[in-house]
Amino acid sequence: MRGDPHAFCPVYDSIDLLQEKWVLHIVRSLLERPHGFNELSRAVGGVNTSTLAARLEQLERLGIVLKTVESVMPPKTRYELTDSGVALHGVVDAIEAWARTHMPRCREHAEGATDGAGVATA
Amino acid sequence: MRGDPHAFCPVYDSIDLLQEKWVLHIVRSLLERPHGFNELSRAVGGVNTSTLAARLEQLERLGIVLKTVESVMPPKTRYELTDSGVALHGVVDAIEAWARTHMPRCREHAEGATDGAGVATA
DNA sequence: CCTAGTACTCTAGAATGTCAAGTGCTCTGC
DNA sequence: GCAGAGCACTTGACATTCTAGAGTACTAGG
Repeated sequence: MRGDPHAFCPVYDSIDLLQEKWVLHIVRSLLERPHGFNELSRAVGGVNTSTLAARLEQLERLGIVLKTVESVMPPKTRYELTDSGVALHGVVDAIEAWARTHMPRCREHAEGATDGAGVATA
Repeated sequence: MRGDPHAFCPVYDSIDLLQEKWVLHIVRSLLERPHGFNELSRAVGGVNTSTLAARLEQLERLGIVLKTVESVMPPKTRYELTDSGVALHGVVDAIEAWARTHMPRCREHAEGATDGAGVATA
């Protein structure tokens, strides 16, 4: 893809991966609990199904997400994180920490149900 | 752009920001030390100047990057991280930690010159 | 003068992501 | 049993985003 003299540094590659659209959102949703396809689509919010399918396939190939087909008809699939995926918790966590402290134009709103966690701030 | 019922959560917005192409690479380079424009372009590797200029302007607007024009002619500009920018160190760090442990197809190579600085192994 | 360097901007085109609809089937309600 | 909603996706046309590569205006070194 890119013939940089930079050669390969796993960190560079990881950034390239995490920087793809929706990847972090997907991981964040999946960290809470496993989801079905449409359910995940709703949880992530605003992603379209083609992109979501592509991302999930990629993440599965990379061993970050585990796809389990529970039944073909009626269709029921479960997506969950593998060990590597769960390890991304640290990254999402760091982003959350940064977001609550430094995110510009941070609009707060009462979120009682969705994210019981944080927001305790103040 | 998207009218989610998700409303606004600073974390969601932060992910949207960090997920834009090159943002994390730029921050990583800038964490090492301030750079000039072309220098940064080379450090990041593979980004084209229009995109880089656009990102830097955005990051400056968000108060993450500080742009200092040291001289107009000959041109000399310095880009460095603000407080908020430096705080992203935690995120980059988490990514580096994850990368070294879980990055699939991790190709190691002798990196003596390029990445000497890096947060290195702790 | 010529080359190399600085910081960018511009235009066309390639890559990437999106929208809306469709597929095949089952389950709920009536 | 039939309409309507749900599941997990796929497909094809379209929009947005990113890229390549040249160009601008100028200085320093040879």
